[in-house]
Amino acid sequence: MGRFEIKELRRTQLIEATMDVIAKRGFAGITLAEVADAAGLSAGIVNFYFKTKEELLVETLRHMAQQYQAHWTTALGRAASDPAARLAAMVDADFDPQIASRKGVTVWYAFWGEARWRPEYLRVCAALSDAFFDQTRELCRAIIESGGYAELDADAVARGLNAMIDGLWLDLLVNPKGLDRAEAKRTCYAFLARLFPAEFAARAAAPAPARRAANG
Amino acid sequence: MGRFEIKELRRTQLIEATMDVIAKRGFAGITLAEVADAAGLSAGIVNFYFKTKEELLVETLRHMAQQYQAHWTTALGRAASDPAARLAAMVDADFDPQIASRKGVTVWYAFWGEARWRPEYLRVCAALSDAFFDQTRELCRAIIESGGYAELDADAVARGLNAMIDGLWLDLLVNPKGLDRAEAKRTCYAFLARLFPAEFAARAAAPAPARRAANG
Amino acid sequence: MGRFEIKELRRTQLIEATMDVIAKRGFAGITLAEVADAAGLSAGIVNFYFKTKEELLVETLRHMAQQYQAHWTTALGRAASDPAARLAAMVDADFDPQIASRKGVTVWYAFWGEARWRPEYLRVCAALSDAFFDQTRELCRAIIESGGYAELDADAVARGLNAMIDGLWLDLLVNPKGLDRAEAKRTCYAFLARLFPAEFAARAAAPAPARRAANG
Amino acid sequence: MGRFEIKELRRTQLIEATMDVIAKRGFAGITLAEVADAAGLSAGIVNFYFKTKEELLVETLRHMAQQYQAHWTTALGRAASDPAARLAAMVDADFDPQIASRKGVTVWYAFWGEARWRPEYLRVCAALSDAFFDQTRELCRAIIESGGYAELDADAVARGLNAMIDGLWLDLLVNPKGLDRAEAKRTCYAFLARLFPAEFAARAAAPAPARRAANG
DNA sequence: AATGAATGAGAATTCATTCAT
DNA sequence: AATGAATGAATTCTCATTCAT
Repeated sequence: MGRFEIKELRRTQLIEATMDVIAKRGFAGITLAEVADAAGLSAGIVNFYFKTKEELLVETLRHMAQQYQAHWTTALGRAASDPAARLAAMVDADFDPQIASRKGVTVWYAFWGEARWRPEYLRVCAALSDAFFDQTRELCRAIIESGGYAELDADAVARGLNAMIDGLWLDLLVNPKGLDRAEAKRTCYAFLARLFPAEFAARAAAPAPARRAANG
Repeated sequence: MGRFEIKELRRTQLIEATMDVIAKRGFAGITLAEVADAAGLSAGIVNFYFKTKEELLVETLRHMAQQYQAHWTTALGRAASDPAARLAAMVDADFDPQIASRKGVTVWYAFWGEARWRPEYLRVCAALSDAFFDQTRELCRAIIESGGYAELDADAVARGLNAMIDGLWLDLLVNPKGLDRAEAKRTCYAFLARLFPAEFAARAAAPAPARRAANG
Repeated sequence: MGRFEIKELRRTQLIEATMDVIAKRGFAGITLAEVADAAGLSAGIVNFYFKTKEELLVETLRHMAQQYQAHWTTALGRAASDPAARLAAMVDADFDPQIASRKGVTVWYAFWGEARWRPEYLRVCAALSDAFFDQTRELCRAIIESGGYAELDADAVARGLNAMIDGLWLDLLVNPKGLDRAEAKRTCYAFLARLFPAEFAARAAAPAPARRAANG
Repeated sequence: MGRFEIKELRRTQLIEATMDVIAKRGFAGITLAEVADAAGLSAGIVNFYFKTKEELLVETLRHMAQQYQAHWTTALGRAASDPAARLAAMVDADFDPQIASRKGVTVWYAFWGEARWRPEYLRVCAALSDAFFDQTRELCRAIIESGGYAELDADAVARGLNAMIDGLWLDLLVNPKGLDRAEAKRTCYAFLARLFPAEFAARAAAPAPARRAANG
């Protein structure tokens, strides 16, 4: 294994340890010592691969953003070509256990909570949410056009959908007992079914899937 | 001024200073020294009125929760008696500049970000969001009944609305340039107008009010 | 009640509270707040009656020294006039439950432990132990003379006795389960009986008294 | 030098610095900053090697207890085999300038003064005094048996001797001018000579050695 | 005489960061 | 590349002391 590969390996190892530690201790509670420990490495190592703690955190956030975007991109790649199916795929991707796991939601909210004071976090978060917004807006636009919903404004619809998704994540965070991912998804579908009945009525009416085992 | 009043005054003074300092430095960046300084008091005072930093933070959160709830309760008190007007009043209250100010949104998200690891935060947040949910669900139920929307499920509608509101707050936080409170409100109304056209179509169509001066 | 009496009353009240607090928390753990609380008074009071914390502690030590000396003086006042009886009275006084109570021993050792660095403590302790030493030496001298123990040195005997008493107090402190006051007293009598058989054999042989209820 | 050696070295360095600082400032006056400084190390180091200040203090006490026990064990190793010589060796060891130095006595009393409130101190002190007691009692028993002192109780004799030694230490502490180690030792020998004349008369009568230079 | 709010200095502890090995 | 000892700044918390009421 070459130098570069080792370097990348270690960085990833540390980034993943960072997510674990945030999930375990909270954003305010992370220490580099614990990150190193979680990665099975020694104390001084973090400052070797990341100049500062802050850099490690930013890279962790970037890593999560990439994962998130890759996840929905992959989902779109597998989806049928009609815009409604693609929009549904994006909603599904967002509430996929890999992404909206307890840990995932937790860590995302940890970063959002701090984003206001760390311009770089804000940039990463904004870029990601813009990308998601652009993608969903485009699909909404396509549905509006093809479905004859001229009275709807793609921008407003997409904004509403995006907000609802984020707010449902907060629900998952704050009321872990009260709401599960399946229900969250149904809430989105119900919303879409009201806007685009022809395209989403069937999806919204789909029987609730058997409850999955909790993830994360 | 009696002893009791002084004590209450100081506590409030410190709680407000805490909100200011969180807004200024972020949750991870608060120090008791800066809180005391912001309150114009001396360093040791915080531990005199609040046993620990954590207690100060919890009390600050409780204070915010009370303010928030009082705010919408007042709004309901002023609202007309028909459920749609009351629901609109709750949405308006939520995006009122006093509540959804830059500072307010910031501080709320700071607490949400940490809530996962601080059971007491979680309890306070959950109680508040439950209260809001119950109130809005009851109004949705009334609209559904009186408006003949039997096909709608009050629970799901309320859940969607609540999530959308929370998600719009995140938008206000992350995209301060991209979205203002008026637009956020319009997004909610558009959603409600799709669900309850008779009750909300007019409200959603209302011309955007002249842009208010930014608050917070 | 005149000013002076109130002043004296409060001082005594605070001194006694101080002993209680030392007994409860240890020397290193006393705070003026807790002393005031134990005295049923308010926080600022101690610095009103005693300029500094240190002054309170010195006065407490002086108070204990006076009590201690008064106690054995009273005992001597009640004792028969022969020197052996008087010496026995001093030993008895020293292990009287009023003096060598758990609390008493504890607090005395607390002061001894700190004495090295507080010249005033050292002076008070030295004065007290000198007085006890002088008194016991004089009695030893009288016994030696009247009993025909010319080969004994009053100084050495008294020094040994004094040391033994202090060391037995340490035993009471360190091994509260292992030794009680009665046994400590018997140890002293056994020592004296070896030195002054005629005077102390009977006393040393006295049946152990029924075990008293623990005090302090 | 290996890692382990460095660690041990530092711990010892800090423990010795702690004894110095206690001797200099008193138990109530130690600060970790001063300990670190006395050890020639930086402020944070103490909490690196000892989790808390309390742990440092306990380890210091344990260290002293080990030294003390090692000292008398060595002395016994060098002593002749008859019990009286061995008992004399223990007394000598106890008043050896290495042990009963000004600093040594001071620090021991500092710990005894606090022992009542720190269960671990009490345990260490009790274990040590038990070991000394057991050892001396066994020797007394042997002397009683071989010397025909059937009327004596080894337990009581040993208890008396132990107490006397501890009390003489207090004398050394409180009356540094009044008593030196040689005199303290003679006081013990005088006591033993009364109990075991055949074995100790000569030792007690030995001319006082020329006064040594003060140590510690 | 008494209260108790307020001050501010000081201490333990934590931890990011550095650096010799 | 990796380790982990060492540093030292920063932070919370404690408390003696002061002082207005």
